[in-house]
Amino acid sequence: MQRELGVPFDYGAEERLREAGVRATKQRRALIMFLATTHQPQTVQQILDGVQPRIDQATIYRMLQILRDAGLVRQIDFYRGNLLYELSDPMLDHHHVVCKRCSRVEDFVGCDYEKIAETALKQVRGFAAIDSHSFELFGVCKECAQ
Amino acid sequence: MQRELGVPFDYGAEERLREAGVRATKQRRALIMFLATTHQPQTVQQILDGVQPRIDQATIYRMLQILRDAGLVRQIDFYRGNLLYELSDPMLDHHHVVCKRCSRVEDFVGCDYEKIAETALKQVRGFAAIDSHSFELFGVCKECAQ
DNA sequence: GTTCTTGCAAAGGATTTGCAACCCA
DNA sequence: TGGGTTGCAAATCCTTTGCAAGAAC
Repeated sequence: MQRELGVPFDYGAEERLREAGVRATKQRRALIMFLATTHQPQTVQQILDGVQPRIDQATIYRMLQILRDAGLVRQIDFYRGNLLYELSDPMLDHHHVVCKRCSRVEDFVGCDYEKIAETALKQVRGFAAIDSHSFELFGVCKECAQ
Repeated sequence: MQRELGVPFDYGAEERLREAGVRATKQRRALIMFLATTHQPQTVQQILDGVQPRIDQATIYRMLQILRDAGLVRQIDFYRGNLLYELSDPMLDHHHVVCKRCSRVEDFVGCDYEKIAETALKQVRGFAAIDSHSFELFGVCKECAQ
């Protein structure tokens, strides 16, 4: 992959935005670049503190809403009070393992939820279809376990 | 099951509280009775509106925290902005199917998450153990599907 | 040029906290 | 009785909204 001198690498932000059919503003590119460089899902506060250049909080909330609807960003929740956001990866639908002590997150793939959904559909009387799911694992990371 | 005349059936609230090692106050018994009679997980607002006699909101938040720590109440989240609370059933670890349109909830059992947790543990480098999980299914109920 | 987006400031909600009175063990 | 709990009121925190200025297409 090549990049022109003086042009900051933007992690395909512009392209992602165009493909999703939303305007590629400076702020949106900055947000996507930020989320692409952090390797942990981020809170709104972390985004606020970390994005360069600074973006207004109202804008961040509005962007997250729009980019979520557009399928570019995924919202996750570890029951810690704050929602987290990460870039969604359409190729690989991953889930998370969360350390209950330090909140460190690692990803994993291979939640074969269709089987469970099938089981569930047989049990519940009132449902026509199931089309999405959330699944998170909680435990203790090696560092915290010492 | 028998109940004495004049003594309102309390759904074992007193006993549950004692077993969990927390004080059995009037408010806590009322909360447990309320959650035992509703068959859908409740928001704080619903609890506030529904509990008899009335309980202060600060007290409700404090109780939910304490009863959660004590293992009597479970907090769940369907990404709709508000957390929900239900009595936890130590015998039967169930999960939920949620209608994305009307928010109706049904329970199901048989998420055999151990297998997935095992898969996950092999993939993630930094985790020592996994001991809990969250799992929710989202779909459309029959009524809303018509 | 028109429409969508942003920043600012203020509003709105949800949740938490300090403290005195109260209740359970 | 004594420490845990509650109710009230106020504070705090998170999120949303109105609107005028600015940026994208």
